[in-house]
Amino acid sequence: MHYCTDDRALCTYLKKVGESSVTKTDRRIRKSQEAIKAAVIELMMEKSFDQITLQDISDRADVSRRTIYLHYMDKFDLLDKLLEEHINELRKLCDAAGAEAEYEDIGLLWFEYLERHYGFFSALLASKGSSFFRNRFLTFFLEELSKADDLSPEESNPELTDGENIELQFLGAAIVGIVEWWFKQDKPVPPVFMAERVGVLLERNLEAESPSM
Amino acid sequence: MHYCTDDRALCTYLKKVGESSVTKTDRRIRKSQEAIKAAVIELMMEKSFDQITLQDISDRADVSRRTIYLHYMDKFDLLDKLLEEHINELRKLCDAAGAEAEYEDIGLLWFEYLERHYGFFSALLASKGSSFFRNRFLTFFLEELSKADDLSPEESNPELTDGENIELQFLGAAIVGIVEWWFKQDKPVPPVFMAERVGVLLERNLEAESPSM
DNA sequence: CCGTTTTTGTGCATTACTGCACAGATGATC
DNA sequence: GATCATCTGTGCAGTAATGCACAAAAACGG
Repeated sequence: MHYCTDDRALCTYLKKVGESSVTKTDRRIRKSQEAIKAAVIELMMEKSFDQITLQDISDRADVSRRTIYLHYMDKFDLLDKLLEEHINELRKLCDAAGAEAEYEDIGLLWFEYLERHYGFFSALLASKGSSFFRNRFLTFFLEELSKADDLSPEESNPELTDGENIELQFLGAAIVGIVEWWFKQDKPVPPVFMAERVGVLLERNLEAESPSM
Repeated sequence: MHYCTDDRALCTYLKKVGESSVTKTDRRIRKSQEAIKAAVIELMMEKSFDQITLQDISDRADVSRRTIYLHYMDKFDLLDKLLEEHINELRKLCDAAGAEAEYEDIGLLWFEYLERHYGFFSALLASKGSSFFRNRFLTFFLEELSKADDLSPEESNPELTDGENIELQFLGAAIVGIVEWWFKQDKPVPPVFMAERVGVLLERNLEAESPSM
């Protein structure tokens, strides 16, 4: 050990310079959030989301209950952000598959992902706020459909006709419904089977000439 | 969400009350220290302790380098505390075995523990400060020997005769040496074998009438 | 329905951690 | 042995996390 007694303190004079592009988040924030999220997911494997208390989460995450409120409005906000993250993950997966992927391939990605996070998603659909979450899924599937489908192949859907809109909503609801069924039945068939059948169904409905055209 | 706008702030008036017996350590301290220690142990599996830098540790532990200095004087202090913890662990194990345990049983505890933390201990003995660590081990074994042996069965060694002291040092050095040999040879025999042989040797030397008596 | 526990959302003072700068030490390479 | 890179130990200002208290709300149990 040596003794450093000089007293220079001019290190904060450009404090605002690096604020330009990537303000790296404080590692404390990252760690807290990760711990909290991991705790929630763990707990959701064990009991329904509705009966998870914030105290449970803070205990499991080894984080002060107060800390949770620093990052999330309440339990639902937390769950919401968690779901949003999953949706993003799913979107990234789909994007990575590329535009030339078959419906079956995309579907396989969906079902495999859902299976991988079975505990989380099934707890979601069993919770009181399930309708909210179902809606969020619907939104996602609608996005994906209108992004990759043949309803608007020339331009990224600048404007949908009523007919196209109906088709989209129809298929979106169908997908959400079939996912829900799959979960409720405790995954009676493997993802690859689901993907194949749903792929066929989507293809039949989307490859066909749009009736409104 | 509800809105709580009242302004009571009289919660710190007995701030010094709970200081009596168990001042629970801040969870941040515990977490930082655990992360740091785990990181060191991980790194010691990968490279010699001498070429582990504090930056390595802070990266692996996901903790600011500055934080490490809040808890430890320097790298050696850190290693020292880590070793101390292992020694305590070992001591607890021995105590739990009870006074009626055979040398072979105690020895088995030693060798099993050493094997379980092979990476850590062998890295220790390969490091530059190995002589320091060897000495620390010697101290521990001497303690254990004079605690459980037959040199002073009536009272917890109030005073050792020269002859007893020689025996103690002799056997302590022997144990440290044999452990070192075991590590250097990459554990050619299992702990149970080591324990049996060392047990026999200790018994032969300790059960016999002390020559100085 | 009412009393009792539990849980929630918040205020606040205090503490631990962080990131960065920097000088001096150490060490490698030419 | 000079140059350059890396590592160490420290100061400091700013920020996140903590623990506790407490009131209001919700859940529970008779």
